[in-house]
Amino acid sequence: MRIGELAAQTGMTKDTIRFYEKVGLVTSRRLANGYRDFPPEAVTWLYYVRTAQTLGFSLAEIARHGEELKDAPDTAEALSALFEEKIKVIDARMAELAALRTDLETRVGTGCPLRPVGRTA
Amino acid sequence: MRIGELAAQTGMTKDTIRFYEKVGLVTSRRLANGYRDFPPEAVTWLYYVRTAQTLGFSLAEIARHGEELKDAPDTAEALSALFEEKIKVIDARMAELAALRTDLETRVGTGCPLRPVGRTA
DNA sequence: GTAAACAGTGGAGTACTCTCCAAGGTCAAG
DNA sequence: CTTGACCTTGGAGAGTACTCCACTGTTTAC
Repeated sequence: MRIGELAAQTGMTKDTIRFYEKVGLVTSRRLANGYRDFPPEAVTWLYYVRTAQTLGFSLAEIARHGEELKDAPDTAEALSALFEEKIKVIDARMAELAALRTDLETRVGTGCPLRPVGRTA
Repeated sequence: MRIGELAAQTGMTKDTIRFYEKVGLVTSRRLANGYRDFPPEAVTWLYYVRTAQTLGFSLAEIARHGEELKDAPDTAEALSALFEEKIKVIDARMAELAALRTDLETRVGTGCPLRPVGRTA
């Protein structure tokens, strides 16, 4: 798939995709004429990138995820370990959010939200 | 409270706090000698800033939140609304994380992590 | 009165993540 | 064989969020 189609399917601009390629976030082979040729999985991968990004991962981190996935031998074990690691990260993020949520909830209805919970002065 | 103490209590650097003041994220009055004097609520407010930031709000947006809070009469209503809004953001993020987690979990043990779940080709 | 610890300013620099040219090559249709 | 849609590269510019620096002033302690 050429860059235009990938852009259309992911909602990203061509420039963004080229930039992502430059920082190692996606890879492509080249056609005889020099055009980039992306595999169909690139669409899924770029969606994953977007998701990971909104979860607070930097492009560098996401690129590293991709590398790890590529480097891992095709043993289910290695991949499982990798995913479980990511799931841990996710769980940690979720715990963080849960704590924030509790904190905010505690403050809802208090008249003094910009002060620590439990202190009125 | 002077900037050094505020920095110590929030874990931010003085430079960051000065930067935040420049962009309207915190305000201070000045002592006779020109030193900034922050109210004690600044501590809580800066924690709030951090929180909102981890939720994906830009400093500009957070500053706007602050403005709204200042403008709003001291009704607990307006404040509760703001927090509830943020809780919604948190819930959305958590749902996203949960989805990603499930997705990853589903892929654990598969040999094809960069392709859509359920597709092997 | 001098040193140390604090404060101030202005401005430069950095890292990240794009975003937008300009100048040019490729290809299919008419 | 020209037009238009597509692609290429390199590099400049932009927005966000800091971070650091040099130089200077203030306060506190000895």
